[in-house]
Amino acid sequence: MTEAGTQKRAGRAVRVEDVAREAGVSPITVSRALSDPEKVREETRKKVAEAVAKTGYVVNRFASSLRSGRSSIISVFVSNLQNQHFANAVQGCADALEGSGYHLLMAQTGYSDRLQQDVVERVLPFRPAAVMFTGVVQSERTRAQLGKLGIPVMEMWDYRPDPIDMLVGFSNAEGGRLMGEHFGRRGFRRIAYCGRTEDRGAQRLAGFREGLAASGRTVDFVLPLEGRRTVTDGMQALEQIRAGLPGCDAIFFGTDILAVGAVLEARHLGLKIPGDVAIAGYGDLEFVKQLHTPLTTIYVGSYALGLAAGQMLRKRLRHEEIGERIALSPIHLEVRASTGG
Amino acid sequence: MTEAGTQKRAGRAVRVEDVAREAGVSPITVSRALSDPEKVREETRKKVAEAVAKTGYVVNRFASSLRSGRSSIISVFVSNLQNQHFANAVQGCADALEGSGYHLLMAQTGYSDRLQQDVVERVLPFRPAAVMFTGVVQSERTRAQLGKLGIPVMEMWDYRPDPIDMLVGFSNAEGGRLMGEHFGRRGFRRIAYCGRTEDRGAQRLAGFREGLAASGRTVDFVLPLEGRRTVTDGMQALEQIRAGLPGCDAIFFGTDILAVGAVLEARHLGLKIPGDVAIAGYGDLEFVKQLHTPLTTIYVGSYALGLAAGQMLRKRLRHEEIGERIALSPIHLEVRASTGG
DNA sequence: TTGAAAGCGCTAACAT
DNA sequence: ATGTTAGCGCTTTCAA
Repeated sequence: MTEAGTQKRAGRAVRVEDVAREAGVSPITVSRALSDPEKVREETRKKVAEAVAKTGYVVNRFASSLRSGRSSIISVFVSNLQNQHFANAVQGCADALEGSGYHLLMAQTGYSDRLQQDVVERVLPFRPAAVMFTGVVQSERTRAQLGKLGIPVMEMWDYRPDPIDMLVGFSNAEGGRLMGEHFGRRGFRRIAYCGRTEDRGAQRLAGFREGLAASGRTVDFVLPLEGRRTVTDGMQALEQIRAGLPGCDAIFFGTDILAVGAVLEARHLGLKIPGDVAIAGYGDLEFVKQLHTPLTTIYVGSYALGLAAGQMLRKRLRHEEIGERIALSPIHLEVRASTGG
Repeated sequence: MTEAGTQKRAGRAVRVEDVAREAGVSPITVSRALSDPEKVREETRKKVAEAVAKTGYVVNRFASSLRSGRSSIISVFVSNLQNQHFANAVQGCADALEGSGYHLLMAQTGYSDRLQQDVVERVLPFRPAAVMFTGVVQSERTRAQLGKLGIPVMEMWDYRPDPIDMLVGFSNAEGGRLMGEHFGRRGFRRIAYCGRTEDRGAQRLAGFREGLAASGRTVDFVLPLEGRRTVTDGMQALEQIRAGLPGCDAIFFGTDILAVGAVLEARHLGLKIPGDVAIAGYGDLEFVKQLHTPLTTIYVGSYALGLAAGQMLRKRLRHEEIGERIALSPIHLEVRASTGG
């Protein structure tokens, strides 16, 4: 009982002190050997490594972050992982940050009026090194607060000329414009839009109008659909549009899912696509090229977007030059059979 | 300069001490008012709330977790969010844990031979309250180590009779069996399986064999496809199977994606589905019912699975009775046109 | 290259 | 119902 030995009670975790004793060095040397090996002599480093292995030491990040004031947490707000685009983007972020020493903390955003509260109550307690959003932050108050945090903030998805800090987005306006120009080239005459008309929906619609205007065309009917968007909604939308705009020969849906519903319904009604009505979507979900009538749509590379955002953020966290704080991720028109490509 | 006032240097964060001074109480009272309000008088609580609002105090979770020994972090290992099933499951977990005070920390699992290292180096430093896996942990060594942590461990997806701690899975064998019985009822005679033949693939295949055996049938050809599974792989698989098993009249694919490829290729070849060849998949991806030839498949409710897992874990973290530590999430056969439903 | 002392901000344990 | 004291485990700062 004289020989002290490593008195490892089951209840107590191994600490640097234990490793230090085992290695015959001081705690701070252990700390340095683990987090900044270059500052420690090769030989000492080896002794420490052995002691770590022997004791099974695992650093306590609460203690290290508390003391150092450095957090390895990046908090990412995702509205819904069931949306494949968002899931892809988050995976892209995760991949970009792989091996960086940072960790992604998931945060939910139900509705934007709760965002501020969520940030303060659930995220700031972790003193995150950065925060990311799969979407731009709507509330000006929240934007201001985030800006004042003094940490990198990444907004994704939509384009804004004035991001809080950094932004990687798609140009919704550009997507709409591409489709408008395409509709013009195809010679459609009575044109409808269906989908969201707020936020990014508004941008798509505005771009669509602009693209159509190039060939002297207009949007003759708009069916706003702000909330949930399902295949069934798309089926019903087709009927409503045909009732609201008799002779409608082309519809641009703000979301592939709606367009898919419309395609199914059109076939059900015995309509020819695009002969009787042309249909286009937005998003290029993986399966829409595999439909009976492959869907014309706007391709949106959500994984690439997340990856780009993660990479920009990573540079920023290393204090490297990032050049532009705004980047646009590639977007393009996929012409397929549903508009008679 | 005598009157101390709240000396808020820009660099220093607000601490409990500052709130306490502002409210005219002691730091511990502030702490209690925030984390265990019932222990504090209504009036005091109000004073504290005002002081918090005035000072803009946000708790430092590193400090609180360090001191209390309680972590609010649940670490969830996801192999790939681009797989919609996994993304759905993670969203289910997140929803189930909403409002519980726990936070999901994303952890990647590249390959299982790195899992152990990832757990130790990236997760254990956060002393997580629990860990979750979208899959069962393969390595026995890692299983043993996780078991010894003394925290709740949730494995999802596959069934194992001996989970590390808790498990919510699908019975892959059951899924295969349902399909085997279905193939028997449909009277198919020359039957092939294509897909993974390891792990869950093996279970599906074993169940499939069992289901077929009920009507005296066997699997006449197996095309193992362990790695990536794309639509293109499915297209090629159809050709290989027809070459390897002439007269094959029914194929069960271990994944919808492969089955979709086979359906497309069959149509390309002018084959009748299911007249010339019946095709079934596994997973019920959202769009397979919307194909030209809707796909017979096994429905797998991945969001429901994640939700169930999150709920079970949440109970466990509250030290409530959870009854069985193993649950199976509903799975069922969706008979559609591709097998002549 | 290594070490000694101190303290990050909070809350458990023990008073009162 | 509230306060006092101490210390969670680490790393900063300063010294050698």
